[in-house]
Amino acid sequence: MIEEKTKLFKSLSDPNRLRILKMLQVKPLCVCEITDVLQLATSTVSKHLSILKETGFIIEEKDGKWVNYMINPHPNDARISSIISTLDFWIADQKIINEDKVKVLKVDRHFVCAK
Amino acid sequence: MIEEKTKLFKSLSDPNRLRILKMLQVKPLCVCEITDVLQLATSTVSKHLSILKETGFIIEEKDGKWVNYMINPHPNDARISSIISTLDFWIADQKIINEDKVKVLKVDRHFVCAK
DNA sequence: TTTATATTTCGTTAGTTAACGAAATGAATT
DNA sequence: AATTCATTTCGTTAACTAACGAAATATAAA
Repeated sequence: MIEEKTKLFKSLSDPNRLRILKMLQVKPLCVCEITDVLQLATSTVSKHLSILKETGFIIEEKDGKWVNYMINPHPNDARISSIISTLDFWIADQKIINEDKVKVLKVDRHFVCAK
Repeated sequence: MIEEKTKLFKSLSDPNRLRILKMLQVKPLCVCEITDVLQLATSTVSKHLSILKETGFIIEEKDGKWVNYMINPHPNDARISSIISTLDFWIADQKIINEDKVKVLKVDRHFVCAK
């Protein structure tokens, strides 16, 4: 189905999902850390992550009470691998992305969660 | 703005727009020819074309009462060029695309328009 | 200049999407 | 076993999108 082909592009059609992908290129993150950077409700971030996971961009790894999300190291779909390895080409020169990266390096789940 | 970056992906998020791009790779087409293949209202096709034009995927050329749409031969945006030249990679093996191509080769504006 | 044809714009409607908070789930600590 | 904390699911709302037909616009032909 051609609708299946559009899924990948729909995944990338949301600014917050692009930001999440770029953030995860810095390091794996849990939901509350991403929530802290994007300043969105936890449920909203969780939903974005489920969409990115569904399409194959990211994977999750349970770690006790935390769920770590990370870039999928071995996507089945060559299109996903291509996008991931050339993400800078697709979303270049975005001030907000650089700001996010700085925040990601500073964020600590033990401080930002449980507020 | 990062919203600007998502525009390209939004353009590609609709099955009918992907079909139009692939059809235009066969040859330039007018609105009513595309309408005939996709079996949509003229106004709907016109809107899809304006979105693809706005993003830079296609250009239009007036020819009397017809407007010919074609793949943009010189996109400003490297991402657009990349997508256009590797369109088969992004939407491979779609039965409907092949069927569209057959129809495009047969379609003739003097027969399909003015019904 | 009237008529016919191709396309665009407008207004409307149904379906989808992203956001939120509240409630439910699951795992670790007390 | 009860509590705490991280996350997901659910229900709701507002915004967006794709579809249509009707009306407006533009060009060609009569």
